[in-house]
Amino acid sequence: MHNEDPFLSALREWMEASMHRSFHAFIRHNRESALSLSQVNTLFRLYHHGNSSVNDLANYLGITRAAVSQLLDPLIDAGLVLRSENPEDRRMKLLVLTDQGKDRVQKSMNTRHAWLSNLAGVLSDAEKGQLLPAIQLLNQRTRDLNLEHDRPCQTDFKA
Amino acid sequence: MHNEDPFLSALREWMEASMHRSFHAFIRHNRESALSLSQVNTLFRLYHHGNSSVNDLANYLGITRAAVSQLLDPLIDAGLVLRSENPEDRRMKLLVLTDQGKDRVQKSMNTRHAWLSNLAGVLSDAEKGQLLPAIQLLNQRTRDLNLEHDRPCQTDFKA
DNA sequence: GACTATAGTTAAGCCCGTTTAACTATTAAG
DNA sequence: CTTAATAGTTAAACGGGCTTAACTATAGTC
Repeated sequence: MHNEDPFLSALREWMEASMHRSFHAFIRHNRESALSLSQVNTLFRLYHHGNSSVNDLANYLGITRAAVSQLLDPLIDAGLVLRSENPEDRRMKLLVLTDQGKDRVQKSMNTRHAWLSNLAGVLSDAEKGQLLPAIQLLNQRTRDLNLEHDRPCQTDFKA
Repeated sequence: MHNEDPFLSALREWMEASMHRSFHAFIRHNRESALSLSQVNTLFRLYHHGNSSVNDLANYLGITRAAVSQLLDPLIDAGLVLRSENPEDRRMKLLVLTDQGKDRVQKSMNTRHAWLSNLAGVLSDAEKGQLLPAIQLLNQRTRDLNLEHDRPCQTDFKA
């Protein structure tokens, strides 16, 4: 059903292997961070998606607004997130990652991707040169996907 | 500090973007699965790593043996995991994924990777042809990494 | 055989992330 | 202006994942 396309099948294998490796590091790192999974996901969402409302995050995380409101408090106290009013609709809050928050996310990403250095270590310079344009192409097209699909973010759950 | 190597930097960008997409699907899928995060991680560990002991899993997940023993019960009741004695050391249990368990993991993987089909959709056949050998090379070298690093799995935590 | 160490299980209790429900504040509709 | 709808917060209560501690069973050691 899924393996007709050798390209997709190779891509899936790569994704699964890399996810599995990164995920382990992520879980371990998370356990030491004194933040809940939803809190870390919130930081990552704000990092990747940009400013959001409480409702946005609730939809994204699949939990209630009340829960989001509560998990945000410690993040704001810690100076990782800024909570201000949305001037266009003062019912909403505008949640923004602070520089400290961005830093935190980047450190977490580095932990998740530490194993990539090992992978780079077993590749020759020639191979890296061959791989680089391929990965850059993937990155470019993945960025394009963002522009296509990321707009209807307020209505993709519990609509 | 990390961005000296353009190859590594491109690889990191790819990893982060793909992780973020897959992770969201994973969290959502997990919420509906009636399994805890540790239980799902257990299934994935058994899928990728092969048969393990309770102690192995505890080290891998970073929780106590008692916790693992308890989270296994429902998995065994559901027919996803088989628990038998290790004949070489009858103190240990041998935990094995059943066919049903493997199925469950594969379904979960498909959910995580659904967005890859969208990515494949915005790539031309020519581009796919160019990317395929690159991804296959990455897969091959990642598999090699497994052989190097996966052996000392019983002592890599709380040693 | 006695002692110690290791693997796993069980039960009690704790912690904390989430839900529910009630409330305030702002916007939209009649 | 009144009514209804939406966004967010707060506090109480629930539930489940994990730890601790006590126990059983097998393996290694003297």
